[in-house]
Amino acid sequence: MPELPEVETVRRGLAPVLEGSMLAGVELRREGLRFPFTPGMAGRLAGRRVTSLSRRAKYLLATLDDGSTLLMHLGMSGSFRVASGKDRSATDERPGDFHHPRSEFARHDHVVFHVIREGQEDSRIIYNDPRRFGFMLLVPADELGDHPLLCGLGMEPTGNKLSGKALAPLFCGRKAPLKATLLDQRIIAGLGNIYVCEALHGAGLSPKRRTGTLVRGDGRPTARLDLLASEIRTVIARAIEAGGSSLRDHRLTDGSLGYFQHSFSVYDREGKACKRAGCSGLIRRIVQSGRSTFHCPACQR
DNA sequence: AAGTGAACCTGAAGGC
DNA sequence: TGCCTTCAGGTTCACT
Repeated sequence: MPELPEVETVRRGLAPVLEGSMLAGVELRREGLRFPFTPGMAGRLAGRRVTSLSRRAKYLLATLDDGSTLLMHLGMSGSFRVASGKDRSATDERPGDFHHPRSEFARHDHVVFHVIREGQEDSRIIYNDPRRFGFMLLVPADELGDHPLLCGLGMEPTGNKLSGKALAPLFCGRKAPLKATLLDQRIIAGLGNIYVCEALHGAGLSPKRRTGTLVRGDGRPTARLDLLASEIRTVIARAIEAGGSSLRDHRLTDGSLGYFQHSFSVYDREGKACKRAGCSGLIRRIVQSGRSTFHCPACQR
């Protein structure tokens, strides 16, 4: 599920449960996900209080009261759900596990956080990830600042940092197609395949266009680069407001669905009519560096 | 430097 | 019904 808006939606769902709470225990139900879990991770988490839950790009960071940080990534198929700690069955919200009908857990439930909070009912936060491209690493306080997964990340597309002026020096001279540049987490951190396609369509820019053509000879941004920056911010903000996009069976932490997928202009709309006012083009799917790009050849130049 | 393809892994969907 | 292929929101690495 996870581009930035989906991760931010997860953060907002988990924060009320996690922040200020104590991790009574953590169950690791396999050796690791994309990477092996940090050695001794479950034991080092037990008894810790979560100070805050934040997000950087597509990463979730749970800061603990000893200064260490649980760094989490959802990969392609990771999701969290919150369950009452009282009931024994983790499958309550996901019935139909035919393979292990007596199991307490659903298939691909890999990590369970047991959370206690004064004055409130105990709860559990369950991480499920069929493809296991996600990961969790426990990072000591003194290693977070220059952690290799975080230190190379580019600017966030939220807030007011992202502008044509900020992008111009990063885009200047680049020959790569815009699609590749926008997916590069070292430039802008948090964009993924869906929102790159959407932002390029919003700005009327071809995904195949060479990046450097959006910067003027004197190094200043063109009007089209200003527009692209604005479209990126808008599409990300709107998607966060909508609770992200729920493709396939992905759900929010409370089991509900995001609904931004209903607002897609191009993503997964191959062969359908372009939604731009006055444009009669049809959305096409092409492949760029192995990934689907959806665009309107008529109005994206 | 830039671009592609493969790898990691499972499941859903479509064609026959 | 089953078998096969293709595709999927991410990231990294090897190769041309």
